[in-house]
Amino acid sequence: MTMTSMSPDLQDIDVPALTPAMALAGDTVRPSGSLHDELLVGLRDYIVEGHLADGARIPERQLCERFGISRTPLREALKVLAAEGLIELLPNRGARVRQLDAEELRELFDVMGGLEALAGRLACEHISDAEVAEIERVHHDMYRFYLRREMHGYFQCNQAIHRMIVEAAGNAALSATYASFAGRIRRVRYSANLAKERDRWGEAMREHELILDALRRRAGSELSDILFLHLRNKRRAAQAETLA
Amino acid sequence: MTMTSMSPDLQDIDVPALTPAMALAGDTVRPSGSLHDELLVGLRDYIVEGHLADGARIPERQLCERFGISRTPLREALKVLAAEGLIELLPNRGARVRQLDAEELRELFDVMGGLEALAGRLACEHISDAEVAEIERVHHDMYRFYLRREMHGYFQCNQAIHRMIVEAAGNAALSATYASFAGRIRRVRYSANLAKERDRWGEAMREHELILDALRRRAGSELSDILFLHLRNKRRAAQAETLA
DNA sequence: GTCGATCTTTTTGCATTCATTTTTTGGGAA
DNA sequence: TTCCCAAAAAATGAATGCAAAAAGATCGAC
Repeated sequence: MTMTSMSPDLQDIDVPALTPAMALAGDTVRPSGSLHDELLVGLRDYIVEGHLADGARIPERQLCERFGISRTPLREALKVLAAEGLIELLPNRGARVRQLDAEELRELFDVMGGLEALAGRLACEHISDAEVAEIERVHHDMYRFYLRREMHGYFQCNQAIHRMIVEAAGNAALSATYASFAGRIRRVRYSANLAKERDRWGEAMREHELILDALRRRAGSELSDILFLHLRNKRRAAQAETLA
Repeated sequence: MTMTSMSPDLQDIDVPALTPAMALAGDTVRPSGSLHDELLVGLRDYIVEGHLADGARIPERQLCERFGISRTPLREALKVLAAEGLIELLPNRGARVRQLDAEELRELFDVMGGLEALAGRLACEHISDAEVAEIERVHHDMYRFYLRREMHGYFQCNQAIHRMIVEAAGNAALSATYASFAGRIRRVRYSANLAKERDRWGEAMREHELILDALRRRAGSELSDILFLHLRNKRRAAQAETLA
């Protein structure tokens, strides 16, 4: 199994899947549920979606007006987001969007890799033939997009596959943790050198062949390795681009 | 590599290591840092240490008096702990210590296994000969405790080894996540059937031989597998006890 | 003109207060 | 006695108020 220079898997770089979603971002509307929870989700999306500049200061007052609430629930939400690692809270100096340097980004990617590796391993224990067939179907769709060089469709399929693997693991704690890390990485905007990525596209596609094959054979340990290296190489490619 | 009925690794069941520590639990003293952060650490330890009954309701007022603060910072801390999964916040019905059923415990153990697997893999990439030698030294200490049937010393060494592996991974995000999950599991009190565990002790010891061997050879993928199964079997033994 | 200090303004951290919901309690009827 | 409903008590969710710290502005010295 040689996979030393795999493609970055463009898709999940841009949309690492499994985010809580449901953006009410900046809207005063709150359909149901407690105010705090709605605010938390809304604020998280607001930040993940990149509405706030990287490293920019976040005045509480401004966000209060933005969301139409008082400071108390906002501050509670900020504390949670800080604990999640999305923002940082400097003592007496307010909140700011957490800036990720290359090293931190490397760490997050590796953890994502570890989580996907775990997901693959667990999926092999539980997944049904029907679920594998479903992934296979999306895989073939993805391949067609690849042949037609339609990146967007390819991205969607790729994302769906990774999401399905995580879901197939049947572990809520894993899904939640994965979603959290995906959100943190999602903020990073890759000034994607598309031409460069296209060169690696073929390798990414071959990688996914390996993934599907291991999944079919329920080879958990092997799939675990593949997925980790998959993410590792994706990170390498992504960082090579941004730093080039 | 057969490791189907490994020992539960008594040690890290009881003390899964890497917790933030620094228990001021219930003391009004706060040496330095912001009040909120100190409170958060103190409250987390207070809960992790098991001072609150499982599933018990947590009246805010009572905790406020306990820590000598008003409800605002306390509620902020509770929101964070809820996000961490340590407690649950029912709308309008307050906080209670999160009760873990067998299924959730299984999930947490599997994620811990995945994180340790990742740690082992990363450690193999970075670890120096000196660090391996250090782990080896503790391993031998542990072996001596095993021969003398001194469980406490064995526990300490075992814990130290796992902690050193995670640290050797050199990934702060991983360490933090690992610590969080360790805290959640740590609350679970195992009515340890020690006699039963002693029977599996030998296998646990042999398991650690495999871990050390893989680490020496920097066999990341292999170590990854061993550590995951190690945790998996530990969980099996632990649950077999509590449910027996 | 630039640098530095002091005063003002803004912002943060926490306590307190208010409204709403839940829980408890007390009384009455079957 | 037991069950049920209403009222009181308590707890939660959120807003406001206040003191302290930081950011910004104004003035003065060099």
